[in-house]
Amino acid sequence: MPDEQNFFSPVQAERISHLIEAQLKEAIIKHHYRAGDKLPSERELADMFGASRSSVREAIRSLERSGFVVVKKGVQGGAFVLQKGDSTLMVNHLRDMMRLRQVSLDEILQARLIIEPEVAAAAAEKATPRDIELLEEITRDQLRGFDSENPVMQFDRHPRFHRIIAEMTGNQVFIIIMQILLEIHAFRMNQFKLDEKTIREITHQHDGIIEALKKKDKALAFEEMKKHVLAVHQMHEVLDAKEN
Amino acid sequence: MPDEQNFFSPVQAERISHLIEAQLKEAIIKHHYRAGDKLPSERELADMFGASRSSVREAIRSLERSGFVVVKKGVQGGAFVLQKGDSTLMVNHLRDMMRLRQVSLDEILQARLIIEPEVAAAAAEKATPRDIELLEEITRDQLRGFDSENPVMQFDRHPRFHRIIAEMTGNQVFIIIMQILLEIHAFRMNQFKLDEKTIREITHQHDGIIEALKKKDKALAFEEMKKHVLAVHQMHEVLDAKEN
DNA sequence: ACCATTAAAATTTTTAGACCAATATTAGGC
DNA sequence: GCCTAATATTGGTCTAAAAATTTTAATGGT
Repeated sequence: MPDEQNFFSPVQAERISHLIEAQLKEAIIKHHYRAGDKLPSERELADMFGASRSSVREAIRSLERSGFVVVKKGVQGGAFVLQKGDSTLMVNHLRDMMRLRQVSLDEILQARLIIEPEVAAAAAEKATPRDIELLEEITRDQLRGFDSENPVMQFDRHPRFHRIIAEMTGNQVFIIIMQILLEIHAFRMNQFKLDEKTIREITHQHDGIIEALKKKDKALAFEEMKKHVLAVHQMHEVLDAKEN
Repeated sequence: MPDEQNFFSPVQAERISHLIEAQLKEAIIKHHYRAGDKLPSERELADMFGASRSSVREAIRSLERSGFVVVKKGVQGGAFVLQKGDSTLMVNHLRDMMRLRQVSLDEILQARLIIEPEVAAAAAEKATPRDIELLEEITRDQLRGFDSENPVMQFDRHPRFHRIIAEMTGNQVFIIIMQILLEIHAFRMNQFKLDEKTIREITHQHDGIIEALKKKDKALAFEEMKKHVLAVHQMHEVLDAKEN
């Protein structure tokens, strides 16, 4: 019996939870469920798949961690389909992986320096008055935060400003990439103690960016954003020097 | 008893598996485990955390899906720590989320067009003879693939070429972003039937990129890569037109 | 001494069943 | 009509055990 390999292919026992997860995920991606639809309960699914509740649970848990469903407890609870998905959990995991790999601020800022000016330029094309309003409000809130008596989490709204600009482009790829970059950056940033004067200066640069977006001036938006990211970069270099 | 809210903070029953996962993940990130180290067995961990095996299992499974450990079965099996993590699983989930959100080829290529030329320029600075050799080998293999009698998965090695250029930069952020972009792109690409002539032309553009990298000419690498991505973009526009 | 086969052991994987906790609905009482 | 308590549903956790898998050890024949 020569060449058995040609007749047989390896039977590879994939985990049951993986098989279930794959089927559920495809059903969601193919829109067999609508926004907010509830998957059958764990017990029902176990019957449908002919598997145990544990295996079904594991599959659902994975979908939850990947941001395809949210799980609620109690009567009328269950796994609810998020039609557009929720990327925050995955972004958090990616951030932790970057922590594991000990990426430097330099690496993060090198990436932001390349990507964000282009994102700002793309956003300038599509800016709506509502967007501008939002950006102005955030910057105003940020600056007002300094005046309050308890300026905790001072730089809290900064990532939000940049995220909204990414969302303005309407490009899902930009949105997810910027979400990742901002999350990683925010974490590394928390390790430094920034002084108020520096933060205030940097926040004021937002005005220039907003102005460019309002005028739908792509080139100017590009330049203003580049200047802004560069300033953040230089601020960190100063801090790094202090640490050593 | 006024203002109870100031004295008490809500006790929020977080899932036990989350708490275990967080502790294990921190231990890995803080390098309390070395590369290839084995976590204690499920039963041991259950004892250590004072929880059930189910909860420990869920935590480990989560770490596995986030790429922090690999789990092996059998004697001498267990959860083994990956010191640098494995991003492929997470990238796959992100790809599926992009599928769910139905991102267009346009969005993907707009991002690649901005990022990849800069990546190529950064790679030019750091190119080693070994890198160049690898890139040449891949391109050679790709072209040879067309001549063989069974040219299945013709475009298989193309993403690899681009991934290696990202790795040449040494910038972890570029590496992960390019991994995501290439994975999403590869999936959307499989939906089209490309003719050999087009693929051959596009693959031959790799030569120009390699040449630029070899000369460590940043500007040229930038331009060659931009030309290349643009060509891919135009190829898709032609295909899109055909489809309609 | 060497090699192949077999048995044993450690570990994850899956299953089953029970009980707990949370929550929306429902029924009852005022 | 409103509040309250009971109830049913669903996910969350735990325990126990059987099944599968893989390495290691033992066995035995040559």
